[in-house]
Amino acid sequence: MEKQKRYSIKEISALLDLPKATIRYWDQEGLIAPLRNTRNGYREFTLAEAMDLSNISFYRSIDIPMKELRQMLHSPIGMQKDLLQAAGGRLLVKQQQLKQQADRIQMQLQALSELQRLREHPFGTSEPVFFAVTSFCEEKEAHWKRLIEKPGSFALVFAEGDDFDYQYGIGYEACEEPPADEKLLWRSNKRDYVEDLLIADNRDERKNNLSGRRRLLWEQGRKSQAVIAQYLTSGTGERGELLDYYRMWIECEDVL
Amino acid sequence: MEKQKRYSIKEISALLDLPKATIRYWDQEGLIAPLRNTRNGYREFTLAEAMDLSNISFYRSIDIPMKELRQMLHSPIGMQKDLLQAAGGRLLVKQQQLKQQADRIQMQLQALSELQRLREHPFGTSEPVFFAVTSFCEEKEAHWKRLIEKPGSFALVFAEGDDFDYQYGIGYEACEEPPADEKLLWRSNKRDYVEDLLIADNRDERKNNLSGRRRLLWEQGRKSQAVIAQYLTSGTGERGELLDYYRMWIECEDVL
DNA sequence: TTGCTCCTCACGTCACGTGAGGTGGC
DNA sequence: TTGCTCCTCACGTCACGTGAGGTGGC
Repeated sequence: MEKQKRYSIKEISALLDLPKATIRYWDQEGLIAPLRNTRNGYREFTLAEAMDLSNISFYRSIDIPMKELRQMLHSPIGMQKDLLQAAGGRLLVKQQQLKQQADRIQMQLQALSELQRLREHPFGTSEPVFFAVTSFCEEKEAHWKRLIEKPGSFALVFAEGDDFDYQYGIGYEACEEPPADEKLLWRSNKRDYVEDLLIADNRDERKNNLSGRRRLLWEQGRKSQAVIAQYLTSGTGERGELLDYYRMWIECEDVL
Repeated sequence: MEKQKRYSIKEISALLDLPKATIRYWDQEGLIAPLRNTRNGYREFTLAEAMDLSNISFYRSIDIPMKELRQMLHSPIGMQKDLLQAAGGRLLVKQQQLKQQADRIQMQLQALSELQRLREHPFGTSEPVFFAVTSFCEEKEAHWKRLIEKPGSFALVFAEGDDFDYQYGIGYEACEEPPADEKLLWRSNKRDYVEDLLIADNRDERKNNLSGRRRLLWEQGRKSQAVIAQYLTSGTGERGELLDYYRMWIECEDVL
């Protein structure tokens, strides 16, 4: 006959990689009820109870709340099936989310690289990432959704003359045609573009570094015109103000 | 010049799909600091602040704790990169876990189906899923790991004569050869097997339905011998006791 | 006696959620 | 005045984690 080996909470904790406090909590909440040593009240676990703990640990890892778990453990088989299938469905959703989150992390990292690159190499030449920019419309759910899913589609468009005369826009890349009903702010053309870093106050984009950059270009003999900017990220400035960073393309003409 | 449209907390909550209480909490904890209407103290959000909220929501969704988030938001760019890369690593780990969890859910569902099938169709004939069973050794980390990852590899082996004389085992399937240093309890042979449901008390496997089942077989003219059982699941019986369910294979000989 | 493990109980923590009581503008 | 939104503040919740103070066996 097999001796029924009993395990202490320390052994169980090590073998199943579960904090002792967690095991005690599950006991207190009625998920388990291990036998006690009658002399000192120590919990004594059998192998089967260790398996139960492992099961509970699994169920908790897939976020089945303790309430449901307690119900499940105290009701006949059958309910388990529904809970498991529901949990399986949730896992699928999570898998989708994880994929999207991973994509977005890549996007954010990409934006940070751009920021760094523009800092180190201002006034380069490149084509705008946008193929067209339409006016941001706060009533349009689709615009908000786009901003949330892909912050890099947020654009600012500055007119030629006035650095205060700018508009919020939604950028579309070469592969996508902007919806026909949206007001076009800008469309790619054959101008020369100088790229640079636009830094604007988060509270008020009118406070930005654009006119300074325009002046520098002017001193290099280049007349700047319209500007489109792609949102990169936000961060804190030296005096603690929140700043928004954009990658901007400045339409330029050489002045002879 | 663009009018700086301000959004109420209700609008923001709806547009970004964030509970108002959460937004207020983030404000209280210093993640955001929207301007206030001086008359009534209402929060007023700009579009840029909405983007910030969306960013924070994203960071929280990938479980960056609020403490780090607050630091990040109040420190210059660059720290973001590290946090994002770390978060990316965590996502990869989570992806692995999700995969394993999905597999395990399938295993559990499979076990529940077996349980139901055996209930409805007892005394069928089938080959044991195990190719070999070795003695469970509580000192072996590998055994515990196997139990945790795959509860279905937990086995009971009953000797021919005595239903109290059983041993805990680790089952190996046809594709895997058990490690040479483990004590073999059972190996597949050419006997006839009758499959059935073994129900045992979670606290003491000696309290089980085996002798009753053996008797039924005997009345059908079949002499039962050794028994191997595969753990399926645990559940609560009619009187509230915890029961373990096993799929068992009974070695049989026809008695003429 | 010392060191170790275990116990209970109370309190802390994290990120919110809930609800009471009150204000402001149409 | 009514209805609506907003505010703050206090308390609740969920699943633990932490630490104090005490016991039991070698």
